[in-house]
Amino acid sequence: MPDYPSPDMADVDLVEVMKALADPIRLHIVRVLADGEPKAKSLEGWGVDVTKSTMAHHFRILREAGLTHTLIDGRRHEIQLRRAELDAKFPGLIAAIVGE
Amino acid sequence: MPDYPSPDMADVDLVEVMKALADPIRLHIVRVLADGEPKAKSLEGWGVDVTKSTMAHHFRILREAGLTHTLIDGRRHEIQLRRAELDAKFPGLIAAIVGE
DNA sequence: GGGATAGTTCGATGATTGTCGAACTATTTC
DNA sequence: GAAATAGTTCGACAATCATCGAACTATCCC
Repeated sequence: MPDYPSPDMADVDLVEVMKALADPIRLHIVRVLADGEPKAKSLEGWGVDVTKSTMAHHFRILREAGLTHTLIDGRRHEIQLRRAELDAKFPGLIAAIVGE
Repeated sequence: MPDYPSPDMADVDLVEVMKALADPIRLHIVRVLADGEPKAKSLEGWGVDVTKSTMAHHFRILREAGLTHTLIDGRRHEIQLRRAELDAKFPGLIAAIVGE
């Protein structure tokens, strides 16, 4: 059983968050996740034309920066924006980049 | 008379803005400029320990991303955050990263 | 167990980035 | 005009990054 740890929100750094958001694919992912509901990582539905390994890379960057959690259900993974925690730590940030 | 053009706000791209903000020195500069008042580029006062050429590089990135204007007064340059325009185009973004 | 499916990790590659010192441009002052 | 001042531009360098294909791990299903 693999483990995909997200950092404590107390350790999340705004510069790292900004780096994670400074990429068109990751910004798109965050927008799709903006409602805070978990979404499957499976390729169909993201609408970006990159390989599985590239998507895995972007998911990892988002998670390690503290933006997302990974939920494991068998061989299916879901990704979830840590919306409430992020809103508490950086008020208005997600809303601003999502465009409300 | 050198010219330091800033892009039209209509052409400013959020991904480029995020890239510009995804650096500790540039984030610091933007925070210092947050009130929208122009500040001298001269090294004293920024409180960052890098060379003049590195600062010139960061000022250029901020300007080309559309975040700042450069004001020229003789051999003195001032830099100004385009606060009102940015607030209109990306509501809440500057406030969020400045930590209002 | 064997095959299929979902996703990660590894190594490589080319592009971009932050930094510096040196040279350069423009302006002010003597 | 010469010297000093403020800032930019130009290589160069090391580090980081986005991307890919191949190999790998883990799970589900027959």
